[in-house]
Amino acid sequence: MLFHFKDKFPQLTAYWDRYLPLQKRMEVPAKTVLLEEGKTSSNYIFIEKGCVRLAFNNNGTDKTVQFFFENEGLTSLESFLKNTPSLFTIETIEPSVIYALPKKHFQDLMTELSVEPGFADMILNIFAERQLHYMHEFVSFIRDTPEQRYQNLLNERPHIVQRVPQHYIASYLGISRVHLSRIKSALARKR
Amino acid sequence: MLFHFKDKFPQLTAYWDRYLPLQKRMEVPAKTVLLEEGKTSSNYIFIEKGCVRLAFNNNGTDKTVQFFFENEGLTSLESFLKNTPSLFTIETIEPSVIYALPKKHFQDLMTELSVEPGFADMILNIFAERQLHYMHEFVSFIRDTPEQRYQNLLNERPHIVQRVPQHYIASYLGISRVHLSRIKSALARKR
DNA sequence: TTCACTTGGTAACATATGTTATCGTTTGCC
DNA sequence: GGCAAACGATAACATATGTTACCAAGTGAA
Repeated sequence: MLFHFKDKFPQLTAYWDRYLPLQKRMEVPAKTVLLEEGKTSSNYIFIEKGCVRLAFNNNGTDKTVQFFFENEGLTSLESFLKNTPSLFTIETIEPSVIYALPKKHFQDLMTELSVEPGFADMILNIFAERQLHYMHEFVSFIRDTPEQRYQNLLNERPHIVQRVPQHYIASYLGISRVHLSRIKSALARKR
Repeated sequence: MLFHFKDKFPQLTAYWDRYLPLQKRMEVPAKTVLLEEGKTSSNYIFIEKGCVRLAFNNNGTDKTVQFFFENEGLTSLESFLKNTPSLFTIETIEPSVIYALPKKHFQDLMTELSVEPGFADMILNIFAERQLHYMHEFVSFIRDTPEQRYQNLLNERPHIVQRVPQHYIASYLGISRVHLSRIKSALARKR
């Protein structure tokens, strides 16, 4: 849920405790599909342990859009907000422990929260951050070569490179797995 | 301002009328720099007439991130929200008529608006849309070839292709202007 | 252990894309 | 009108990247 912003917005803590029982806790193996492409997203997912990817299928080839780890939350946003078929699949990469908050309770929470002072500011902050994140990704695509993009990943989010299989990373970078392999060996030779 | 959402959120209209006098109206020629990379963004810009781009300089090469047209608003968001040096330049493409709302008044407006019923919902909607926009751009990069991306532009936002010089579009698509020219002639041959 | 599956590396070749240079046209300005 | 700058097309060549195929190591389940 929004609860991954607990640290930044302490007023959320009380809500977290109260909404905890409404969430469904699940322990799932790797490669478990939590939301299937084409179905409507009806849960907000919070990751207690493990790692998850947001992906889609393009003419039989699998493409990864984003990776999520412990204490992060996600959903297929457009589907969740607009009740439309999800363009994306949500799938675990490692065996994971996740909490699912049904949409109905999510909406209740939003209603409750909206009277909280500073709520608008909080929403603005949270969404601005996400927007800036995607915008930076976009800028990286038009500015950097794939090799530079891989180096950025290594420098800024090394946990992704460490925990995620390489072919997922390749599709996330927008290149083939063969080319990512080439990039890695080129970098190794440079040192 | 947020006023480009007037149609979607009619409750904004009264505020628009009241804040209009606080905005600075400017008629500027093409290629006018409205915000320079490295300076702090202190205005929210609304376009009455003309067209504007958000861009940055990368080792001497100019890259365009986004295009804006009549009845759209923009700022260098990160700079505007966090008072940091802007990573981007804002520059007119055509001779334009723009309104600039100083940050101080923007903040006043937000404070006033926050008591308005449905405000949180409005903010969430606006930012969700922007987030989805950038996310779709990202997805397009990892899914489509440059040729497909150009066709998407032609189909979904033909006004951009019609009004914007080609080399800006090339950098926006993440390719060289020579390659965009090749793509165009390849498409022409196909028909 | 064995077996199937996943993961990651590499080679060879095909294709896509960048770079540089040149040319003709258009546009804006004096 | 004339000049400089912007714009867009194209060619030739260099480099980056995709595709297909093959191999080796690691992993997990029966």
